[in-house]
Amino acid sequence: MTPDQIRTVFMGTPDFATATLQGLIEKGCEIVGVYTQPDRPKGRGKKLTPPPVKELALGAGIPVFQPQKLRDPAAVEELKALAPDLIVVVAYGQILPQAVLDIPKYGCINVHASLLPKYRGAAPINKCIVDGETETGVTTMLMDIGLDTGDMLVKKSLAIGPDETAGELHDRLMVIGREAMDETIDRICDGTLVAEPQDDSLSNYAPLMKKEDGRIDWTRAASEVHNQVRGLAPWPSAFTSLGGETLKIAGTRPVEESGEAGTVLAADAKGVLVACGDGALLIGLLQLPGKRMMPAADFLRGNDLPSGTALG
RNA sequence: CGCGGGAUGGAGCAGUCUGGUAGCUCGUCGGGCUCAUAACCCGAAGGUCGGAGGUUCAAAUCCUCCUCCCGCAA
Repeated sequence: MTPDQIRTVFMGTPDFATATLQGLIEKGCEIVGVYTQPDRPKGRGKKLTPPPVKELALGAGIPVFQPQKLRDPAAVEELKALAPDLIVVVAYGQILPQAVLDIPKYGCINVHASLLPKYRGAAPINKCIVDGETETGVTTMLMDIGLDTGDMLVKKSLAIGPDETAGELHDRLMVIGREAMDETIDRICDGTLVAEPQDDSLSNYAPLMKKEDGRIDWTRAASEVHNQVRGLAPWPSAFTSLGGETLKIAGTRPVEESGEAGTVLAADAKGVLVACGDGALLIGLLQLPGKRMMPAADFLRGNDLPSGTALG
């Protein structure tokens, strides 16, 4: 069997999903429809913005479906009418009800950005960096009704750099996610796909990141704050406050210094050194509201930040 | 019409309310001091004040429209 003999429906929404969809297209899969979240008001002007996956699908001439709720019987019927043999899901943003899972004979296969069973849930990329993990990856799985609990199919791993940000890791995982799905489909075609159940006792969850998760607690260890900063970069981004204003920070590096947690120890072209509960953090990039993120050297030309200044 | 901040020599900012020859810190270049220096001293170059109109004797500054950047909220 070849990919063009499998009627495939793709479900995905953000940028991360576009790589896999692009892979399916180039692979020659018979893509009979693309499901993505409805256009949403986005950005400053609350302009109605189509999801990245929608733009890619339309450009490729694939029919796009954007049901408000996939749970609705009408939406299920519409999907059923496409008669998919396989549904590929990547960061779609909606739970697939059992009625949908039952439709394709090869099942619903999901690409998840972690090495399952670890980091099930919405924000695996951010969470694994915040936790200081040194390795992560992607896993394809045969979806079941649970949240990222399906049997595992293909797994690919990679090492996380000590200063790597969530944004950088996202881009790398996006690529191997596509590769994992490519391999998964190859195995469906030649009949060598093996499903391995997850060991629930080893699982943990990465809930959706909230803005408030970015607030820095300077009494924590410098290494932990560093992980938080890069795990939330570039979004939702780590922040503290300076004189009542929100100060976003990035480009950090833990160093061996000590002082009262949350106070500025030094500020020069190398960065702004802030004491933590254990060690200190050298901040290379800072951003005040209305301004752009800028190197510490630039920031200091227009902002006084004397030693002893309290942050947070 | 979601709320709001911003665009001023290479960089970061002040000046805008109360129109009247464009300023600060840093950088750059030249010179000096010094064993030496990212330190210090002296000097210089460099700006259509985001763009287009308008008001005025006179606009960075007041009015209108436009472009771009950003914070909040989603």
